[in-house]
Amino acid sequence: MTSLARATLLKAEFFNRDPRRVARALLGKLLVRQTPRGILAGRIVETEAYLGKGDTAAHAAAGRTARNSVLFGPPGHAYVYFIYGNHYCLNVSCLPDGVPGCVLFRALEPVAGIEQMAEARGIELVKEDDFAKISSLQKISAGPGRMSEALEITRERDNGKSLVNARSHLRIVDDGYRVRRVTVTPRIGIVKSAELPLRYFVAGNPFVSGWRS
DNA sequence: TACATGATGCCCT
DNA sequence: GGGCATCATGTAG
Repeated sequence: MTSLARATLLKAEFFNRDPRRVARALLGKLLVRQTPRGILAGRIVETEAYLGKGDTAAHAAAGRTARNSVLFGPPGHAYVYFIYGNHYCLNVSCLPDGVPGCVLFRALEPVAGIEQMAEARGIELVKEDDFAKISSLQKISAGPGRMSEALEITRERDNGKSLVNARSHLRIVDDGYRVRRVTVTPRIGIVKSAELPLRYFVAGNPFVSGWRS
């Protein structure tokens, strides 16, 4: 069992660099959520980088608007948006104040508060059979919309909040875990700038969403 | 004010 | 594998 208490909080400086480097460096870190009912946590196993000018898939590409202003703010803040009328997606802002860029969290490996996360997702956890057990765990947070639902993340509650404050109810910590190998592929579900290899995931990890090659 | 669209996931076949 | 729910946002008119 991972010791969340001894893990170190990621500082703003961690996010104050190119989103591609942040996206890769975030793999293996823990995303920690404090709720009134308890602590929820998952290991980050899949991310995507979104750049500023030149990356036409990025929300920041068309310039600053009311919706995407967090992307243009200081590093280490949550950018949450609502998509397809159903889902929330969580990103963290990168680069200094005034320069847009972010990393999208796409999948977590459940670590703590698993029962509560499964409940939030409306998933029945299987405990007996090993295969079915893994299968039910995979449904908790493999995908940005699923992950946000599991962690009870909404735009209203979380957009613009700092992730690098020790008092934050949503933060990212390093417990010393190191990933062995990272795979890089094009991003998922986009049309513009679809060829850019900006998706990063932990090679061989079963909690990654979508295609794995 | 109207309309097209989207960094998704679920359910059905 | 494909259809579709469902709505905030941005842009055009």
